[in-house]
Amino acid sequence: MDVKTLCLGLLTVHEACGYDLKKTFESSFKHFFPAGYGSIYPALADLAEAGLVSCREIPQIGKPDRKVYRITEAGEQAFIKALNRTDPQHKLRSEFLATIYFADRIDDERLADLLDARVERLRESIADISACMDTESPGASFVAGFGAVVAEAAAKYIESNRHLLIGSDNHDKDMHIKVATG
Amino acid sequence: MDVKTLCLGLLTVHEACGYDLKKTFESSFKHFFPAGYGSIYPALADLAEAGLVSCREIPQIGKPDRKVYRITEAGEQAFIKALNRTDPQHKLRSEFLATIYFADRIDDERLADLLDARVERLRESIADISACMDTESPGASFVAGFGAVVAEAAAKYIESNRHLLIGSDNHDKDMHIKVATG
DNA sequence: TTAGGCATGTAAAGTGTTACATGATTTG
DNA sequence: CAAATCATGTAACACTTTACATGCCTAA
Repeated sequence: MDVKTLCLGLLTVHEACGYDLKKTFESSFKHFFPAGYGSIYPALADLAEAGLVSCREIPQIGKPDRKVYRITEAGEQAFIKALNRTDPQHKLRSEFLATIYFADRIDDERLADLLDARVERLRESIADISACMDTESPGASFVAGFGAVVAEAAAKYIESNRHLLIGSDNHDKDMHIKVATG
Repeated sequence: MDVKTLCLGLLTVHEACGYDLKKTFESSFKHFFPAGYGSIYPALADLAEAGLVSCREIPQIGKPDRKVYRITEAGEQAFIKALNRTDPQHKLRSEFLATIYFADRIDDERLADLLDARVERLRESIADISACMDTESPGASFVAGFGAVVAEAAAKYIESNRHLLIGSDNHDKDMHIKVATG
């Protein structure tokens, strides 16, 4: 499941141009599958070349022609097949956590900034997600809810456990990780 | 913060060979920063070439020479600098969520398998993490706790909300996402 | 008048993944 | 006897990211 397949999936819903798809990625996939123009445009070109989508060019004034892509029958089948490929991955790559792992080498001010910034981002993404829930398909809602719940858990954890990293209690071996349950 | 920097960081703790580092990646970074030999060995070679680590070759019988890497003064400085680079990323790339987004195109059996498999993996990683907690630095414990809490939240969410995707209630607009609080 | 939105793409660089290639020793 | 562990790496491939390149229209 790469950007190409995801574009194909979005085109099963509506026809769209690359610019439109980028907006959909921003609003719906941002928190678990980011993609930029540099991925989307080549993906669309590949899909067209493979015959999985067709392209209709709409002339415009003062702008490049709008290339509207529509999925083909072959594209629908290819997408269903992709959806049934075994073992879809779920990968986190966190420079943030990698950095925090070495917290004892970072001064408190920097550490506080890192944690605050992360919590702020998490709260932002919760707000983003809440704004687009309820309106869409069951799958979209489920995925949005997942993002919100996980982000909330992450934010709470950081807030509840930051004292383990910052301040003079760093070396108190009796302190426990707080695993908030509510 | 790439694999190279992370290797450098691990070498600030102990000297190690590529094989050792791979094991550390497996035990400590697996859930947020996976890396294979194909990343680690070239990273080590690059670090050595840049003078950030030194390498001592220990002859062995029946095995390739063990190349033990040790961080240099320049390496220590480079690592501290890397730790202070602004804005460490935190990126999720989930084919799983992308697939679930299109749940209405997937049959119930397949969907159930996908959700079950994901929950199982999450529980596995919680177990992995629990096994290695408490023993290490505050940073390592914090990061492990983070992983456990987030995985737990994800697993609970999937279990509490799977009914939204599977079964005849799919189209009942009155059903609500359950955001479990305990 | 300035920022943001609309609309397209390419090219190069960076990174990681996967498969390949080797081979003795130890454990079950 | 088979599988896992120890131990090294390379090469090809895939994929994404970032920067570059263009340019009008609209709203604040």
